[in-house]
Amino acid sequence: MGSTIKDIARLANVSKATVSRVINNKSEGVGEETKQKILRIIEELNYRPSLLARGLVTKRTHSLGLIIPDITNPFFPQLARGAEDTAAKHGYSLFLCNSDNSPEKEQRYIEAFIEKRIDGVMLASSISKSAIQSQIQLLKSVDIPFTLLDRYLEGSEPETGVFLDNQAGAYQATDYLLKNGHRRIVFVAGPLGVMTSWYRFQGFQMAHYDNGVEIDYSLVMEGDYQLSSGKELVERLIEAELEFTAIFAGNDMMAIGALKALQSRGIKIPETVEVIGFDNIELSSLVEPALTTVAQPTYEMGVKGAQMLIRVIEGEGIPERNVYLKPELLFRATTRHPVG
Amino acid sequence: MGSTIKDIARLANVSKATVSRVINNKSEGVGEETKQKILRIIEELNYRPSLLARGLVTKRTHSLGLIIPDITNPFFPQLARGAEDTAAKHGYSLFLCNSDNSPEKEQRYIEAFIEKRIDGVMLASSISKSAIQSQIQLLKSVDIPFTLLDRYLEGSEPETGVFLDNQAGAYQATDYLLKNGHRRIVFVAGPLGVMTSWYRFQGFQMAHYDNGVEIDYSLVMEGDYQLSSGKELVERLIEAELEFTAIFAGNDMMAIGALKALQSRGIKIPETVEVIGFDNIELSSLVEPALTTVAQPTYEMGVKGAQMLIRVIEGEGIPERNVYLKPELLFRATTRHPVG
DNA sequence: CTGTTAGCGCGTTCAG
DNA sequence: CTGAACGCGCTAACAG
Repeated sequence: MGSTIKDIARLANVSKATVSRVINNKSEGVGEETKQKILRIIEELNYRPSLLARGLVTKRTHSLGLIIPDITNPFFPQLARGAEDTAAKHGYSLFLCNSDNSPEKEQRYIEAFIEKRIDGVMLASSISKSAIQSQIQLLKSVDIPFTLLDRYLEGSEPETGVFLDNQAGAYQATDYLLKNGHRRIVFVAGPLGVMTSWYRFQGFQMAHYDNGVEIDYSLVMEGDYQLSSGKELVERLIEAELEFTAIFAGNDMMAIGALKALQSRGIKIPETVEVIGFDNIELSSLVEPALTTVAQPTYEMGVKGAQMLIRVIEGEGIPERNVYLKPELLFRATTRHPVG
Repeated sequence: MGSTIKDIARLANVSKATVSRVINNKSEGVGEETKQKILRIIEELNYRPSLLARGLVTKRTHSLGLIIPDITNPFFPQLARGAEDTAAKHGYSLFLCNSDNSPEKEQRYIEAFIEKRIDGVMLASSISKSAIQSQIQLLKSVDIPFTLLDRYLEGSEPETGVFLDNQAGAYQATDYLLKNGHRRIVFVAGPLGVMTSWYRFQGFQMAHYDNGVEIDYSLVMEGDYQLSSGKELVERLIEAELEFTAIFAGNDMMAIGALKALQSRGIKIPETVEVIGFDNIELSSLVEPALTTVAQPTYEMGVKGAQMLIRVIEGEGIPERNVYLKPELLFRATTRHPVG
């Protein structure tokens, strides 16, 4: 315990340099027998090189950072899992940080990352555009590579990242509903400040436009991605006696909330109203009736993000700075059959 | 970018030692004006001390490790969140590792931890007793403090950790059922190799003993904590035409599986059979009918575990080596009223 | 109140 | 094929 390269050098009657060579497999240039002797002593002393000391000279810590809003939100564990798995596969460890969407917390985490000299950061947080921009600037100023996950930044130059084509996903869902005859579709949006929900809204609108259907904006409401908001908004709609025959929600949690609201009024799903969610969290398949939803390849998103990050860290070029993953409309029991 | 303590020392016309003093708030002993000057230069250069270099001398990295089986399992995000929150509060970052219950992976993670010289480890994994023992030994050999989370180790000397009193939880649930008149209670156990599920089984038995009721062991079955196993086991029971009036499951997922099996046969819950789960994952309150369950203070378990770990790291004594958290029977819609 | 010196544990020239 | 010397960025005595 606590043995250093110097200890094992002394015991092997060689210099630290030689030991360092065999540790790093630069053993071409080290006699086979001395090498074996060194290896044996390393084994005996249970010696582990200090990545701290090594990092001080190599400038590499083999640590990555991942910032997400909240691991408790069923979407992010999948993402984190994908990132962690591929990080581990490449010999990196992952610092996980929950920011609660607080720009201040994110800022502090990033500063900690910088002081720890980690090799790269994955950002899956920040609802505030200005916040993420200042974070990006900070990261750039200290030359730490980073990758955006899920939440993109519109307008400014494109940073490297992996995203879902949210607009396409919302378009598919809405288009299905429209083609199936619905004319009054409720849209329960996520917080419109978050780019992802904004794009989902865009897809909703675009599908209406392409199908030549007018949107009744009294059916469009902004929720907060929580189950309760979906429930309350739909209840309010029912009380206001607004007519509608379908609901498209900005995420699964709100869709499930909508389901509950509908069921508590005895409204039949999907006979009377069809419901579609977004995300495909595990819960969506367990709920009754099982929720039709726009599925994201969440795990893969984490994988891709980590891969990109590691590639830039290791100096291999990346094929493309922005990867857009394709969502897929997953039919279950809250919708009737696709037409045709 | 990349400025060091030497740079700012030179610019301030002082020695590195002085700079170090103000950085570490040992400024009692530094002139107010030199202090201000140094602070200003630090600000201008956007200087951040390297925790790598600092750690090399202080032997502290302010990093902790957390090993869990799978962040995708709804129980662990809560735990991780509690641990991360309190780690952050105390100025530590958290390495998160998913082991998939693989002792080999755990071993590798711990070796990485050692090389990174992290300050402490939280272990919430390892179904294998021999695996966890060798991990503990490894950690001890390099003098890294650790804390056991959730999964305990029976027999050997008690390591410091925070656990749930699983036996008490199972006892409460079973006792309620028994006191409410049930005589044929199904027990869907988790994998009996995992100590936690073993203790839940103990509680189940103990309650029967205390109530003077014989257990029909054909109603006791071992599942794997997955929803599907709960479903299949109960289906098999029904097909075998065994009589029972209540089901107690080793966790919520299996309880929900049992619910599905019952509902698909048109069996009324809780009128015909009462069902109780264990864990209180979020899903258990969203399912229909909402599941009565033995609630664990999961988040708090993460908090407590991190607190204990940090206390031993920082050399403050810990009041008790083993903390047992109390479960609580949470009545919802899959049970009738408690008697009395 | 401040500077000098000496490492922490390692990788990396450059000689030999 | 191997060793000596230096430096990574910082803290910690010990002097002054």
